Amino acid sequence: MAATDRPRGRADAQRNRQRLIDVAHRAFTTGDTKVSLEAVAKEAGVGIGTLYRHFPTREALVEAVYLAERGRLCDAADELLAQQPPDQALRTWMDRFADYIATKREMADALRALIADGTVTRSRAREELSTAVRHLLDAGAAAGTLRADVQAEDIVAALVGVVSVCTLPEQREQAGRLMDLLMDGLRRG
Amino acid sequence: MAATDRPRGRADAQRNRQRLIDVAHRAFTTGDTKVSLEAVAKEAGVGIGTLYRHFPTREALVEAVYLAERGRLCDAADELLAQQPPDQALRTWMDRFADYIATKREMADALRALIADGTVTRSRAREELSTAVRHLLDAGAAAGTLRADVQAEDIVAALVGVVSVCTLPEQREQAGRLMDLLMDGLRRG
DNA sequence: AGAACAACCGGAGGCACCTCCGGTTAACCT
DNA sequence: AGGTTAACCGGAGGTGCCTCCGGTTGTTCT
Repeated sequence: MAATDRPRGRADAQRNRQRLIDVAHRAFTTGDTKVSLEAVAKEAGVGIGTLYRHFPTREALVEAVYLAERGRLCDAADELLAQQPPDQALRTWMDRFADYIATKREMADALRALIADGTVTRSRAREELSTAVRHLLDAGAAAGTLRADVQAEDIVAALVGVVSVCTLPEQREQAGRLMDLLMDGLRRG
Repeated sequence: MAATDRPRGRADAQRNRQRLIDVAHRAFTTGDTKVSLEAVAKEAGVGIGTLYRHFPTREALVEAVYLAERGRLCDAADELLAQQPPDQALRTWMDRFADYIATKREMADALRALIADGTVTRSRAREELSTAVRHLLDAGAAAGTLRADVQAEDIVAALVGVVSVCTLPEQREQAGRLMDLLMDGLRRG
C-alpha cells in the first residue's frame, strides 16, 4: 500500500504541466501580440509534443492558466448577491466579466471557440460561468425583478459574443451599452 | 484619347481578380472545412502572391466574394419596412441576417475580425449593414415602437456577436432567443 | 511599330500550427 | 535490487499563412 494516495501520474509529467502553465501565464499577460505555443514550450524547457499532450488545444491551455482567476470571478456572483438587489448584481457582474476578459484576449478567443465549436465540450469554464449566471438569474426571478424564462447558458453566450466583438479598450463603452441593452431585455415589466 | 475610358488597370489583373473571386465563392460555399487560400490561388491558376496583392487579408477576399449577396440583404431592410411595422421588420431582418451568415462561416469570421480589429477599417460591409439597420431603427423611432437612443453600429455589433457564438445549425435556436432578447431591450415601454 | 516603364506575376522562404511515433524513463512489482 | 511496462518525451515533418522581390508583360507614348 503506497503512502501517497494515487500520485496521479509521473512526477516529471506533473512538473512539466505546471511549468507550462506558469510560462504561459507570464507570456499571455506580458505579451502584447499573439503568443507562439512553440515559444512557450521552448521556454518551459519541453518539446512541442509535450505541450500538446498536456493541452490538446490552445483553449485547454488557456483554460488551465486562468482556472484560479475564473474561480474568483464566479465566486463574486454570490458575493454581489449578498450586497445588491439581484438585477443590479447581475449588471455589476457583467462588468466584472468584461474586466476579467479585458486584459486577456486569449481568454475571449478561447471562450468563443468553446461555445461556437459546440461539440460536447462540457468545458469547465462554460459550466462555472453558467452556474454563476444562474444564481443571479434565479435570485432576480425570485425577487420578481428579472424574467424567469431565460436560460443562463444564453446569457453566457451573449456575454461572450459581446466581448468577442468589443475587444479593444476603446470599444469598452460599446460593450457597456450592449450589456445595458441586454439588461433591459432581462428586466420584468 | 482612348476609346475605353480609364481601363482601371491591366486586363490580366482584372481577369485574375475575377477568377479568384469566382473560385473562392465556389470553395467557400462548397467546402465544409476551412478553405486554404493557397488552394484557391492554385485553382485560379495564379501564384499565392497574386492573391495577396489583390486581397491583402482573408477578410478582403471574403468581402469581395459576398458583395452582391450582402447588397441584397441590405436592400431587404427597406423592402421589409414597406410591408411590416418597423419593429417587426427589424426582427425579421435579424433572421435574414442570421440566415445569410448561416451557410457562410467565413463571413461570420470576417465580420467579427472587421469589428473587433477596430482599426480605421471603414469596411464597406460594416458601412452597408449599419445603414440598413439605421433605416429600421429610425422608422421604429418615428413610429414610437422602438427606442430612439440606440446606435445602429451597436446593433450590428450585437448581431455579429450573436452569429459568432452561434455558428452551428443546432445553435440556431439559441441565436433566435438572443435576438428576441435584444428586441425586448429595443422596444419602447 | 518600337521603346520605356509602371504594374503585375509568382514562388521561395520564414514562421507557426499540430500530428505522429520511436526512444526513454519513472513507477510499480517480485 | 532488478525487471517490466505503461506513460511520457521531444522533434521531425506536412500544411497553411503571409511577405518580399527579381523577372515579366501589358500599356502608353512618340
